[in-house]
Amino acid sequence: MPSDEQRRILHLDLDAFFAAVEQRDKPSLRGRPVVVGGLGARGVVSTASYEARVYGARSAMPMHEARRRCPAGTAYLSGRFAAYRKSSGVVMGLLRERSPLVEQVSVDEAYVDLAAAPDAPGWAGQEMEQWCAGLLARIEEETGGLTASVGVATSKMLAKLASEMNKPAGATVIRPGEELAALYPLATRAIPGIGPATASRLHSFGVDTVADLARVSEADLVAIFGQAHGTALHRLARAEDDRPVVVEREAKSISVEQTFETDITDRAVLEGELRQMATGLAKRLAKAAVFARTITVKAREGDFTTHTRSGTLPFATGDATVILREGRRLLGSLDVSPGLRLLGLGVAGLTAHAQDELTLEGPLYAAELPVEMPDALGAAPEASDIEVPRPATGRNAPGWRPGDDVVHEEHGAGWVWGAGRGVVTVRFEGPLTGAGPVRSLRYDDPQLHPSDPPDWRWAPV
DNA sequence: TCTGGGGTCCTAGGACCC
DNA sequence: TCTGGGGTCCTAGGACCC
Repeated sequence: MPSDEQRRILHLDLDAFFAAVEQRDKPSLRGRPVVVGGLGARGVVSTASYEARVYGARSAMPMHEARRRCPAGTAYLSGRFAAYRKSSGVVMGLLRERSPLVEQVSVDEAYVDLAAAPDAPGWAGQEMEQWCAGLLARIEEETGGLTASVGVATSKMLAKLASEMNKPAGATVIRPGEELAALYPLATRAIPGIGPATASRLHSFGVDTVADLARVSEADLVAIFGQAHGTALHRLARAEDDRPVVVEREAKSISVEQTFETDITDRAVLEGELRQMATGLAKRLAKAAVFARTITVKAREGDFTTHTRSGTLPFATGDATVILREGRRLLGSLDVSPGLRLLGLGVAGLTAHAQDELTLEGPLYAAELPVEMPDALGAAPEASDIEVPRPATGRNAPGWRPGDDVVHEEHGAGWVWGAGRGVVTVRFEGPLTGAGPVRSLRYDDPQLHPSDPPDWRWAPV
């Protein structure tokens, strides 16, 4: 392990990523405010373009608040994750060309350990800045104009903070010895791990900047925030952060949840939702080739009060029926009479080899319980038995969602501008065209089809 | 019409075992 | 039999991140 002083960690963050992909693929939206997120009554903003941020739209803001703030002409889109994954993959590929030690944190964020990058420069002169500028230029080229910001420093935390200092499209280097000068002036909230609750408690003690925090003793921080969080705060405030770049992480849990347009009190409806969720989870378990022992149900009431109930099976399962049966049992222990705004189902205690897990369980279970219990119980009502007033947002919303890619046999490729009253409005344009015309079509126009995300690169000759 | 969805980690208390 | 510990597993809730 190289010493902290020698490490060169790069953090990359794609700028307003979802909105930037939309503006690339939809020329008529370039230079205009764009907000991507849930469009239902209870939706929140995923990403606001820089033009929308001028009006105060922000990630995690309720969508109705963003609509209140942004002017007419703002585009509200529901998000095209296939398109985001495609561009993300190109960027991550460019990073992996430079170093095998790439930790992808999310679709738009990654750390790179430059110790394993053969052509990455050292700290002397302006070489690091130039190398980063070269990387950003390549990203713009290969993604059709998306910009990223990067930071390079001696630790993950400082690299991440550096990448935020010159957004968008900036490269910031914090050299060995410069760490505290960069860190101390920042608000405590800038430190990853200090959220609203911790920042507010710190503020109540008169601690507002990292410099203030660095003056608090470790014993006091542990007394206030507990062992783990207290010692972590003490270290991070001193720029002590030796967390390694981890290329692959194994998932520890898998979950789904659904917020309803209106609160639901009907258990039959909730169990219908649970059934769909269990089916989806079983598919994801199978795809990951893992089995789960612990099942968790999450229920959120209208006032946001949230309860969870979990149960651990004596064996690991990947069977939707087993997951559903346990989920129904757990839901049964919760009072749903106040009405639920959200229902979730998750699995944890994942093991790659259920058989090994059984062996560990000892002779009793190993002998008596098969890995995946075929379940003859079938007690859950069929979804079709239940009157389901399609309560869901997003995934279950039928029809054309604003922003979706479509292709029309006569008019070509475009995207859904809006839909309603039997009519769908499509703008026919793509990343390689100019702003295109809008046409209103019948909702069930047989020549109109959903489409894959458009390619922003010129087709090979 | 306040507040998504998918995760991680930590804490505290109780059960249970030695 | 006068209140001991430690360790592990499990559960519910909460903070935080993107």
